Amino acid sequence: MNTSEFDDDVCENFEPSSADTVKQLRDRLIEVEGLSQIFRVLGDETRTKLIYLLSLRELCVCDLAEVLGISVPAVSHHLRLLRAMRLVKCRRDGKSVYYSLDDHHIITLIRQAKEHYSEETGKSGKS
Amino acid sequence: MNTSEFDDDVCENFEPSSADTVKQLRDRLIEVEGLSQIFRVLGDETRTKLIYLLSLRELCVCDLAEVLGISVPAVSHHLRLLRAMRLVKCRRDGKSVYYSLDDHHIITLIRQAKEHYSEETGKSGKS
DNA sequence: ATGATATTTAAACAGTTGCTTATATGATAA
DNA sequence: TTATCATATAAGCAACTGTTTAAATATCAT
Repeated sequence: MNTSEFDDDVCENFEPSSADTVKQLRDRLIEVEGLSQIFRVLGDETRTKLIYLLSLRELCVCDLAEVLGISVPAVSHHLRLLRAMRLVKCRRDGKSVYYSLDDHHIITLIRQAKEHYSEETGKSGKS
Repeated sequence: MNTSEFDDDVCENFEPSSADTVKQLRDRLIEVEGLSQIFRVLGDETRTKLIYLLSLRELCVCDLAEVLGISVPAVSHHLRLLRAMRLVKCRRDGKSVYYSLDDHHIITLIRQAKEHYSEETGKSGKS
């Protein structure tokens, strides 16, 4: 692999090795394959808050709805997704269903993002 | 209008202090406010791959399109977003524009997610 | 200048998402 | 049983997203 410089493009001025380079890069892509699924979960503000709340304490559905200020079905909808992804677990206690965090890696991820990006990206007005 | 103890409250299994508790939890929520914006970027498979590729090496637009197997405008579209978020930077060299990673925190985030979730969430068959 | 190549922008489109309202299910208490 | 509360599911919808095609802009070679 003679990729010492960047001039092995696919564009017009390409080298014979570019096909290989493309293939190599494509192969590397499998390393992040399917990874965005977990990010997509956190890509929704409501779900991030939901997960964060459940990392603080166990809460039932209507409490979550109350805190988040959205309808109970909306919360239930998100919880179903999070449950399907094994991120939260639930237990029934009488009429209420209490949810709690089942996967604590996700909080590590949130904390990590918080360290580097908290508030700044959301506030600096750039679209 | 408030015939009960608290009409702005939650299910009845909640203690009388629930109003405070709700407020407390709401206050904690500001800690993750706006955080999902960064996750939303990574929530798209193409963008995650784009970022990952640029973390490996500098690449021009048509190379990226070639490796990813999508149209050049699609790549350009994503790059504009990533540029606006200061995640990538670009330099012009002749006719080509070469992009590279500008924010390396994002790779830490990807690596973190990779450690805990790589492939498993996408593969494990769950309803 | 003209032509070719690389990138960007614009427009249009299909597909997805997250919400609400309405309804159904589950559980408790009378 | 019936009544009520908590949750789940279904249906509908407005908004958003990622893509492609087409047109515009930029740079270099002739």
